[in-house]
Amino acid sequence: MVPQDSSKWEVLGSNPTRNVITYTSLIYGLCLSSRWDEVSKMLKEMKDEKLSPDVQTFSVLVDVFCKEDGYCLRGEMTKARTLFNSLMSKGLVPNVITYNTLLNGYCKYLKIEEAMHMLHEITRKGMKPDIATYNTMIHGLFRVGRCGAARKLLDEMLGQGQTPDECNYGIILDGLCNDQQVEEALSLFHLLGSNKLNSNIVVYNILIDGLCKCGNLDTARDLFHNLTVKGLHPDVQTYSIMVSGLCGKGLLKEAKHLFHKMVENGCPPDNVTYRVLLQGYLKNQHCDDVEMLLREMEGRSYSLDASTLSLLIDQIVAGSIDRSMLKLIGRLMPMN
DNA sequence: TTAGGGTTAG
Repeated sequence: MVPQDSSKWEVLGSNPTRNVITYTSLIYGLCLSSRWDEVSKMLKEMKDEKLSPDVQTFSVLVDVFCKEDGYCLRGEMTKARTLFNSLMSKGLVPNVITYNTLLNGYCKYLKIEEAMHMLHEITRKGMKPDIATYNTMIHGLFRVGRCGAARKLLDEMLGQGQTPDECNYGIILDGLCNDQQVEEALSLFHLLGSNKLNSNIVVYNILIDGLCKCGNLDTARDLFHNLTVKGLHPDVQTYSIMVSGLCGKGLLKEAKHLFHKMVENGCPPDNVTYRVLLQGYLKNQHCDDVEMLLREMEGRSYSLDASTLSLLIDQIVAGSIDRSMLKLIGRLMPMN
């Protein structure tokens, strides 16, 4: 934790532990709480004390700049890239973590060619990409629809002796599902059987969602019921996925039943579950329960998103929902 | 006692 008033740390002035490590730790903490002015102050202080930032200090800043680039500069990544280059010009050698940080920024903003370039550079510099490098890149490739390249990289990863971890497995399953290869994802899941990788709720969520989206609700339901048999507990996302899948098939009664079961099962619906059920009702012109749901949402300080709002307006225009509900809807508008 | 990473609902 960084204290609210960093001047309290002046005590370090007479402390021999004021070194690159303590500065980097502080800068990291300040970055996490977006206290940029103090970050600049720390960097200046380091300079005054003739302490040079090391690779880790730079990695923290590259990460921060990647995120800032995404928010403020439409993911151009110019600031992060410039900083990365300046690191090298200072004679510091970026390591795999530094590369991964920049690669992650590129992937996040779908600059896949640049990300690939980073991957090649890691190898060219004689370093070994780690599981994070592969996970980041494979996910990026799937996201831009280059599924063949993603699978090729997975093979390369396995060839390098890297063992797939839970996240890697999730990325592959999700990538296959999004590429209309749910059957293949399911085969892989069955192939692994009782492997530890299959005892993760996220894996189930990915597959159940993929099955619902391709219309195979029966298999989704089977997987959902098998969760409990395996001793796993559905989480709020599992329920939301199922509610959404049931609504998509017009099975509103079953969706409503599951929705109510959530509280009973110790996993109360969240904002998203409410929105999913509401959308299901609205899309199926089932408006009886809409007001009650909206009131419950208000009671929980939940809010409406743009697409649910738009469906509500449609039903008001169509006359299926009374205009008097507009006041309630207004109170459910997000505050920011 | 310094850094990165990555999977799921709307």
